Amino acid sequence: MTDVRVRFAPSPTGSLHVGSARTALYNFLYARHVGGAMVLRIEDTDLKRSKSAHDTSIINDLAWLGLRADEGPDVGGPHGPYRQSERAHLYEAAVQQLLATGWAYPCFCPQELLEERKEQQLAAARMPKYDRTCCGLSPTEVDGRFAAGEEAAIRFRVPDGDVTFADIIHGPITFSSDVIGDFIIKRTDGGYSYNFAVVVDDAGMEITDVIRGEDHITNTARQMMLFAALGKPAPRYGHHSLILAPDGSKLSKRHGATSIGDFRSLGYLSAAMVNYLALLSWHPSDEREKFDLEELVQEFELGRVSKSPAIFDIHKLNWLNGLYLRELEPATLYAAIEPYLRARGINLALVQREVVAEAVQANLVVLGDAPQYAAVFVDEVDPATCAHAESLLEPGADMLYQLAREIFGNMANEFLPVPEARDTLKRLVELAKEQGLKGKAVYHPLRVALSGREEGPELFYLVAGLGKSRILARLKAAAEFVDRRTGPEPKALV
RNA sequence: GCCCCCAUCGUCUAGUGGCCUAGGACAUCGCCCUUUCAAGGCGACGGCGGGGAUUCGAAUUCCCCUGGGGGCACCA
Repeated sequence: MTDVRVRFAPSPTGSLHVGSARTALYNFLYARHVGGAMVLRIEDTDLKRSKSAHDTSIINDLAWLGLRADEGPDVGGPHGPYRQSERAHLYEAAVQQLLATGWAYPCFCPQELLEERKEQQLAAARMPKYDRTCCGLSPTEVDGRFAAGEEAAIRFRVPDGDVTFADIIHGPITFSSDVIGDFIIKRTDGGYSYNFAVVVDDAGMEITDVIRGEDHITNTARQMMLFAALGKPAPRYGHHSLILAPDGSKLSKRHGATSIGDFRSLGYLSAAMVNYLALLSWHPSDEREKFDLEELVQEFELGRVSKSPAIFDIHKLNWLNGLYLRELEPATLYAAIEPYLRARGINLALVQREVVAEAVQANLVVLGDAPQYAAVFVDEVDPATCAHAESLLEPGADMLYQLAREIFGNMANEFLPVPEARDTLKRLVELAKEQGLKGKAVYHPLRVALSGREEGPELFYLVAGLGKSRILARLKAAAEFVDRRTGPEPKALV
């Protein structure tokens, strides 16, 4: 056990993005690895963009990934509340403290003026920075303007000097405070700014380590100044790289799936997702690639997290997903693909389910692929009119279908268990071979007759999963097709 | 424009001055297995962005350039 406390602090502006998911994962792994705790904090300071529906979807996505926070809005804890929208009193107290200690001051500058000045600075090729117009206002002047009904925001007075911190991932990083203007901590509308709320919360929740994306790296300087002004110890910081799209740009909706929800509904398994996200910039000390959550907790170290940005490559995720998919027991696999089958109108008989699951297993990249492979077990198939009908005409096929109809006609039940299906098929093949047919002349026409396709699961799966009546019907259609084409009446001479 | 971060195969990465003729994985290609498709096995292709400096010796250290990313809000 250690006193390490980390937090994952998403703002509920949508469902969990893969980038945020990875941040959550790294926080979770880091905390668990050292026996610390993770808190979930919802940063809904911007009520306009926040929806409560989103925070439940984020909690669901985290749960799906297996990342349970030790404290949070759903599970409670001693440092709540865990939604920023419910913590206004704490922020206000901190604002009053900074005002009282001279670290903050009211600013009456109207927004339009601020923007104008910013544009001027930009035009003059300087870093935009508040010019401290209101910094030197006397108390009486301030009181006077408030009395006159003027509204003010509250700014933090940033101290001179450099701010340096030892980033856990990057090493030492230094900012000169003169690139940082006095920033707002409380808006005119009464809301509290992000950088400020975060500090009050991290302090209040006794966070020891902040693990977040590189996009926050410049916030760190401001936040550390705030900690110092508030008289609180700053946490350690670690900034991991961002996830980029294959073209090197920021990952966005136009690149396809980007949220955990997207991947989940496409049929990726959470185990694969977690494994992939971990590997995206972390690397174990050996060359293993496959890790479950527990193993990750065991092995994960921030020191082995890469500093460079990582491109999201669907291929590796696909590979991992296939790996996990192929490990599933037939019953589990069936349960996982069932919703996808149902959505495509594929309803399998109880006895078919595990057979079909097993039959399609090796072909799946994602669960959503299941219907296209399972369709052959339920679709109406007429071998005579399928695209590969010509393959039914293999020499000796008429005899083959005859043989097959006899053998399958003797099936005691509609469905045969896989081992028996395998035996029955073997018997058929042997008989056909006795009649002089080569293996290929058996398997190929038989496959087309049974499925109307030239590729698909092993034949014995077809025999087991199709059921007696479909098998017989398709064989009959195939036999009739052969008769029609090679029957007594001579082929058209054309 | 200014500030910060980053830079090894197409992609994720190993590598912390000699163990590197740069290792692994994904992708791609080939072969094998399979009388189908997959899956699986084996193999091939493929990389230290450029220039200086330090050193007996640099992928590894330093500087410059270039490239990429992030930030510069009364957004989070």
